[in-house]
Amino acid sequence: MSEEHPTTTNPSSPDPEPPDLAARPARGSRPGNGADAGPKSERTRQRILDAAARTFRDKGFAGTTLNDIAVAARLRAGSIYYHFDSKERLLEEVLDIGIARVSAAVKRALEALPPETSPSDRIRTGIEAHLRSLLYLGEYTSASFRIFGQAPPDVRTRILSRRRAYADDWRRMLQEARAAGELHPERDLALARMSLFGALNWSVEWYDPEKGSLDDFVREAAETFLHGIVAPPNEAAPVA
Amino acid sequence: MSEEHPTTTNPSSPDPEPPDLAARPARGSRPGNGADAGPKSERTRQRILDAAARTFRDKGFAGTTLNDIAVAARLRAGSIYYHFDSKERLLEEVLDIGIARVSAAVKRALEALPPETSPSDRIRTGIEAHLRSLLYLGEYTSASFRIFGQAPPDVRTRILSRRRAYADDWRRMLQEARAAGELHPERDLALARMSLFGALNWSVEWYDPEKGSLDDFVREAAETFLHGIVAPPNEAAPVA
DNA sequence: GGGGAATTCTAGCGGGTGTTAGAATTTTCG
DNA sequence: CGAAAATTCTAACACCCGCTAGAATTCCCC
Repeated sequence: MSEEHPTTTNPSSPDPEPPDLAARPARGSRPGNGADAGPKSERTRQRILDAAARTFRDKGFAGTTLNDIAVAARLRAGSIYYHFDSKERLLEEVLDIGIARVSAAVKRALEALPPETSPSDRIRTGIEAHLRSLLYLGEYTSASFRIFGQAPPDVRTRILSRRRAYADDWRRMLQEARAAGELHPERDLALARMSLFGALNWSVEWYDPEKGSLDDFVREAAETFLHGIVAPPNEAAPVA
Repeated sequence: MSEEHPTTTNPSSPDPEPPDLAARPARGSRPGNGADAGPKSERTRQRILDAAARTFRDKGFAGTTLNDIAVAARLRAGSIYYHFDSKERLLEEVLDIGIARVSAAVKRALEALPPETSPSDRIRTGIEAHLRSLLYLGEYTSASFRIFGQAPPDVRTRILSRRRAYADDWRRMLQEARAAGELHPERDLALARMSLFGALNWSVEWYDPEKGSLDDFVREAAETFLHGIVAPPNEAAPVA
């Protein structure tokens, strides 16, 4: 008993899935001939990853059972080990894919801007892309930020380089804005960056897509970070 | 073996401990005469709570073993049950104390202000008090924010009223500032409040007390939230 | 359709979990 | 001091965990 969860027949994974990233390490223990695995195995592998991302995000790493993941992926817990070496490795890949996706999404958004875009407008675009990646079907990204702090130390260190690279992108954006004289000169940029991350990633916990369009939300979030909440002192009276 | 952890003889709990709050539920299963328990039991109870707060904060709820807590509190796992009914109840009390402490700290800081203080300055003071409570010996508070999302549903709902009350305090502060015309008129206050919480509580994960004074930190954090990072358009050139 | 590889399942191992009963110890206080 | 109450420890329970070996099944392709 207690098997056969209905789960309303999950519609698999409607994730966009950037094709180039999320480099698969091509497990060695496959009894393969030379060629890579067929596409059948690949799909269940994805199902497991999707289930893991969702479950890890919802229940945390230690709070998630391999059986939880197996149920969500519609197979038995033992079968997971055909595709992944351990629970830790599964986590590691989820975290990795998560950052790879935000990172790529932000980079893509920035490259789509006209080259004369001002640094602060680039920051605005980055914020919006980050949020979209987090809130719109972004199970991997949200998982990545939510449970990174719960990951075992060795997993954390193995993921760290990618995370640092993403952090560097933001560091650079902020420094360029400051160099262009667009930022308040005595702002602490490290604090600002971390505050931004905190504010954005926390939105996963409370954002409700039914209470307003995502477009409005990301716009407003960027505005709040860039200009704060206080009204400018000497400006025309509020409209209306 | 594996007992007798040295642990460098923890100096117990140097926490400030607001005396009135953190209402103890006075476990019923004590074989007592009418009177309440002696102070001896009370001190080990505190030791367990302190150990639980620290351990929960560091390793998460599911990741924490009752034995972890017992070791940190210098007793055996079974003994915890003399003071607490279950691991969940222990978590519940830690979470509860955590919010009670920030809430009280912020309230105290606001009441110490001169009555003519402007609403936005009150917000500034609230931010600083919240941060201090979080970062300065605030094991309960930091635990409360870090692991609330990992708590079992029934624990969460039981804690929710206190959390909502604290959120309401902030809602009120922001609304008063807006009513006084001090805020940018079209800012979404709910979004602003949640962003603030996200930014502040995330600081637990990265703030390093060795890289600068806490006073400077909290001041700068408040400034960043109130005014954003972008320099005002038409103002005198930066000093220097 | 049949044969061999690829994939999944079954069943279980060793270990650690929260929890409990009752014995052993410490504290308290007449 | 000594007895009763309060506190802690010991030992075990039932259960679930991550993980594995090998049997059972499914898939792919000629």
